[in-house]
Amino acid sequence: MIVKVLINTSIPKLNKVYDYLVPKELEEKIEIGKRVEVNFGNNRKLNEEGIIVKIENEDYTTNYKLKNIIDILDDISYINESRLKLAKYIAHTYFCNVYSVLKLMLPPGTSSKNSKKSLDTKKDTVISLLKSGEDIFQDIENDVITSSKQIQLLTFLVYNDLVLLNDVVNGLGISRSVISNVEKKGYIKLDKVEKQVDILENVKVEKSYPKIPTDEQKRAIEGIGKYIDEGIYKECLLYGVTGSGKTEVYLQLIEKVLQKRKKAIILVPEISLTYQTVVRFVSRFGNDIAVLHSKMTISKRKQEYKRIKEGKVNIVIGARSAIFAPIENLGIVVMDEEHDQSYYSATTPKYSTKEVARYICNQENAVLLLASATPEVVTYNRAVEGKTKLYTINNRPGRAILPKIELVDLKEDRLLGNTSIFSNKLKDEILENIKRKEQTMIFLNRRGYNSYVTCKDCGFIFKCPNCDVALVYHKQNNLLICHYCSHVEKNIKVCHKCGGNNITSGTFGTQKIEDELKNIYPEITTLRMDADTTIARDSHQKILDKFKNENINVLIGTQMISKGHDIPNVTLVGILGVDSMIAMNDFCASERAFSNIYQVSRKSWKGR
DNA sequence: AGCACGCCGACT
DNA sequence: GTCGGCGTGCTC
Repeated sequence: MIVKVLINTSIPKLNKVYDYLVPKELEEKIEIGKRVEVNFGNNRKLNEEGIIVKIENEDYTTNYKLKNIIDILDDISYINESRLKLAKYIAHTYFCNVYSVLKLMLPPGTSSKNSKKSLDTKKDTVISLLKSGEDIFQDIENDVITSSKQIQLLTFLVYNDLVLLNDVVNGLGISRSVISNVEKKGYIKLDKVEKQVDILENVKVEKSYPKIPTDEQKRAIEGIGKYIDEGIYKECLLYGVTGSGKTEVYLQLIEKVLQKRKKAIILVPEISLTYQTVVRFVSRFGNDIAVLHSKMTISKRKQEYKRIKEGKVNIVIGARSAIFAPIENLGIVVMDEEHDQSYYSATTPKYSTKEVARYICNQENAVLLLASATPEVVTYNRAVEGKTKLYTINNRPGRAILPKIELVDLKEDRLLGNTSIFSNKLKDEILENIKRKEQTMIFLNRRGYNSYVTCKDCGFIFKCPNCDVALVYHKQNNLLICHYCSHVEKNIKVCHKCGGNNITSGTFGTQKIEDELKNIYPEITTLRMDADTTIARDSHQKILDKFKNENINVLIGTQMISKGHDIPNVTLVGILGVDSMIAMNDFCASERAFSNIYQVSRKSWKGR
């Protein structure tokens, strides 16, 4: 028996198919998509991993002396011929090798060289508190604990459960020695646990039932439902404002798909941020769902892959890589928040989840449902051109008027001598809001901020003359460089436009904003939500809950404050650094800026 | 990549 | 003769 094997190697030239002989005793286990161990190369001792891509019907002789397959590494095959075709398509469109795409379709942690390593690291150390939060704050107050690092650690632990040692060391920058000191003092204990973060395990999920749809929802459900009935490939865009009940539409459509004995994939931007959505699906469909996300353990994900492959679940929900789940008989793929950037993979293979989903749906004759309040311009244009069927939901049930948006020009404030990050207008409004006991959110776009250079006097942003994107400041050689065309400018000290010398490449993070806000209003209560404060699982939700329940005046955060549940008492949203969002070194910057501003502004209930 | 092979100059 | 440096070609 002869099989064709694709070799796993980083050398593109060798990334092709080779013939191998199958020894009699392995013949039974041969199946397309299984990984095999083979010897490859002239007199090479090291064996390589490969994937069987074709089984030859008849033996034949070649000019080559065929080698034998050494071993078969998988019991189950996760890759069939249509998956191979998909992998070829992706490799071709996104310029990467086929094997790296196939790896996405295999259960995680299956790469041969790392598999042994990953087994060793499957234990995690969890830090848990031995004393109550009140006791600890008491001790901090009474100077029992004085070291700032120790205070930082303990406060973090009070507000977060299930904190991993690695996260504290890497994320908070607290060293092992600080932790062991606190451990010696008897505040905390360290436990080795199986790496296991099942985000749904600690959630009490109540069964929920379909709601009666509004007219607009009904139109979408019936319209898209027709394509499901017909079992044809169709791309649909569900364009509905925030809170208009898009999720209910998918839930009912999925029900329809299940009735047809077909299956569904639901893609969400980042599970840890869209946890609410996941819970809604679980509450409607129970354990018919497999959840896939990066914070799960490898073994847990392998289990889920197996369940999916064996057809034990009908719904897969997960972040972008879930599109590669080994699901068969697909009826619908839903992309929630389709404009979200995390649908573009940043590492090789770099793929657009939407394009992949389109290909898969086409292959499987399934419906592709894209949903967003701020769809990508490209997606919307497809709807205009008729390539995508558009369904709109305009009214948000039980919601007050949309917020009023006001644009403040900081240049004018500068002339009045206001050098702060906050405009006078925003400062006043925050104060008004505190007086009214209403809450405020401050949104800051930090991505790409440190690299962009601007004139503080006139707001001029240094841009590339060829590409019209913001130039990136390189500290090492003091140059401004365009990351698109490599145009270079010396880091100029004088503004091109107004001749002023007040040029900054100023960074301001959420921390600095919090400090400045406390300078202006010392009695204010604030909370911060960004990558530093949300390392622990579920901490997004915890911060939002705290903000809501304790009626904190101001919540400061990056993109992530725009996700999650709404808080009715928020009546003011401040968006800082809008021009940096537009000037980012990305040709989609203005589109992204709009989408961000829109999403964040909808967090304000009745106010501005 | 990693290895063999072969050509060619330098040197015992 | 023969050792080794380097360019070239191959991997089922």
